[in-house]
Amino acid sequence: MPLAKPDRHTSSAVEDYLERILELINMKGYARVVDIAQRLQISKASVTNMVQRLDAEGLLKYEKFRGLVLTTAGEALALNITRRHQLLTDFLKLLGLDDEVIYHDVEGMEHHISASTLRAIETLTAHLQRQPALLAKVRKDADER
Amino acid sequence: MPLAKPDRHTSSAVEDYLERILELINMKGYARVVDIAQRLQISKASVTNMVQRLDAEGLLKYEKFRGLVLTTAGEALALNITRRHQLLTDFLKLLGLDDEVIYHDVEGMEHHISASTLRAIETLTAHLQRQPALLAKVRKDADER
DNA sequence: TAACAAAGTTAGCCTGAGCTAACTTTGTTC
DNA sequence: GAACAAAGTTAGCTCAGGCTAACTTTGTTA
Repeated sequence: MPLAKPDRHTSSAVEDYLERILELINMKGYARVVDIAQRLQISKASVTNMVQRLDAEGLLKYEKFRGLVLTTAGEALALNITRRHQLLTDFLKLLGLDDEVIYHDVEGMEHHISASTLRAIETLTAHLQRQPALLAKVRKDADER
Repeated sequence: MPLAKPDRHTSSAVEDYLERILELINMKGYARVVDIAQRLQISKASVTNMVQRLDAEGLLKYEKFRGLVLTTAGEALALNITRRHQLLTDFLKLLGLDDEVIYHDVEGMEHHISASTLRAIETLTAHLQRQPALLAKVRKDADER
């Protein structure tokens, strides 16, 4: 019998929760329901619900009223998402886009990007960083239209 | 009093429907419920529902059992989405990604990309097309890892 | 033109992910 | 240690967007 259930399906909502939870843990050492709710701009009740579900799915360990910690699986997922977020942000930053636009677009796109596309964008970003003249032209052209 | 209701909110689902409808109209001159359902891989019942909603929202004109046509607003939206789709596809193609991966990722990302990000990517794509040596390196590096 | 298949519709249901209102638990402070 | 505020939970709701099953309409063809 397998140890964990298969079906790693992981909706955008789940990814958003894990991303914020990891962010909070990195910032303050722990993630409270009220802070998660505030960061995601949703109600505490919704967070409680989801956190219970994530516990049931084995992505975090949660004790009522006492708090939560990510499991190894949950942390791995959260790190993955965070990496996607960072890579996409770096790429769009290179193109000279506005910080708010970047945040908004990355938040939307990050859940829909495959490993190979991410890898390609990462590579492209690295190469572009060594091509400041080309980048300057791209930024200028994009700005002017 | 305004002529049309404001709130152009337009979910991903709505965008997907419009995109397929326009595609069908371009291919065969009309869009039948059964074909929309098949393209979106959902049931005919769901399509009938949504088509009624899109009519109510003024994005298409629909007569029971008789068919549908896009309104000017609906067509404008559909063209916009199609353009996003094409631009993203062109960009990812440049990076040497697999067609199926491209289709999947574009289908997910296209609903979450702002006008300015799209513009930047369009510009970048145009410039990269004139840099085959750089592109070759990117493709090779991305492939090798 | 009768009848059958294909297309379309309706009714009623489900699930994910949010919400509010009311309640309970925890922690702080006098 | 009582009492109050802040945090967390529960119950029950909503809405989007799917689904199936059963029905109706349309079109084709013997």
